[in-house]
Amino acid sequence: MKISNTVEWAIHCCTLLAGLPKGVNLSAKDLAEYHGVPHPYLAKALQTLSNDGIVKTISGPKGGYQLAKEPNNVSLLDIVLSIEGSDSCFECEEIRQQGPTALKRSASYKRPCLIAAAMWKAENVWRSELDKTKLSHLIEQVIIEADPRQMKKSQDWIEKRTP
Amino acid sequence: MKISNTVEWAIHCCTLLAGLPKGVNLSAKDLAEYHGVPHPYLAKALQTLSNDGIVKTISGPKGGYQLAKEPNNVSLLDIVLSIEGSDSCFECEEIRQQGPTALKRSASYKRPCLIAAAMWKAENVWRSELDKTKLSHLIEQVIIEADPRQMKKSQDWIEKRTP
DNA sequence: TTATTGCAGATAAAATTTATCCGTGATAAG
DNA sequence: CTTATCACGGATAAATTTTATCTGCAATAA
Ligand code: SF4
Ligand code: SF4
Repeated sequence: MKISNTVEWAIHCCTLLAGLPKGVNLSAKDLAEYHGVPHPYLAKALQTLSNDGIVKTISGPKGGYQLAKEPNNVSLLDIVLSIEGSDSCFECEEIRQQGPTALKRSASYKRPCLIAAAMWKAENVWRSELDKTKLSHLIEQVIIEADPRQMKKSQDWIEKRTP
Repeated sequence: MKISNTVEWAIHCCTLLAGLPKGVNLSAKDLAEYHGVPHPYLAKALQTLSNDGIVKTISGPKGGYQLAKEPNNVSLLDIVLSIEGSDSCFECEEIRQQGPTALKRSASYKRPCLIAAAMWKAENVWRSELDKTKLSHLIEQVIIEADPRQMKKSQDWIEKRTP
């Protein structure tokens, strides 16, 4: 029940990409350096995001990544499910059908039990809560809340690596 | 982002214990046999539940476990947090404070950022949803929905191991 | 053509989860 | 009082997953 911290990296990368001007891209190496994380491993996460259509890739020199959709169309849930996989966090092993008191082929096993139903319901409310937060919402708030010096530093840094 | 299946075992054990008559207990071995899972490993989970005050232990011959609280006072959340630990599933590494564009000791880092806030909010709705389902609710529904033959079989089995 | 970049797959290292074992203390039954 | 049964904590081992890196190949801008 722990979320990999590559999810955190992926969210930060997507947020940064979402704030870039149209047509501008950043390479995996730049993104890794910007966030201070290991490049080859971050690259894997970016590839996953690419496979799931969240980011778009530009190959060749001066290539890199852009956001593939509009920022208001990418939610935290999209990123989490892409990196972590979209399987349910609760996998039921149907242990009610094991053990000495179980019946064989009883119709009552067709219905999913309450335990599994409750676990899945909880996961659904978690997911829909995450889906409410879009990248567009995040960058708006960053602009409002961030320290202006940091914004400047960040913009200068980005300008140095983009045409 | 996967929940250990010992959580599933623990929930089943607690539900079974919740349905037992007052004062009656089942040993770890019995519980393992009933559910068809390995005894030494299930025993570990039961010890954890015991530490967290969810089940009560009776030592000595004919000892075992009882539910420590009223069934309407134990929720799925209690069991999940006991087995999985109560740490948040999203651990923020403050990577905004790393990398070449970060400021040193800026006051703007004091406030938790929106990403972390959204992740924690989602976990909270997940938890409160799980907290809604109490063991009492589960056993009521089991009585209504279960196959009568299975109930009989189960009761006979329990009677054989309890006075 | 050349240098740069993403990508898939293989691989290696590290950490975590899963599972078992043993010695100790508690206690009910004989 | 003795004995057998059971929970418990700690140590340990096996298996699996996560984390991280490397390599060769395709794409492409200059
Ligand atoms: S009773 Fe529910 S949780 Fe248990 S095994 Fe069956 S479906 Fe899964
Ligand atoms: S910006 Fe938010 S998610 Fe990222 S490191 Fe800081 S607190 Fe964590």
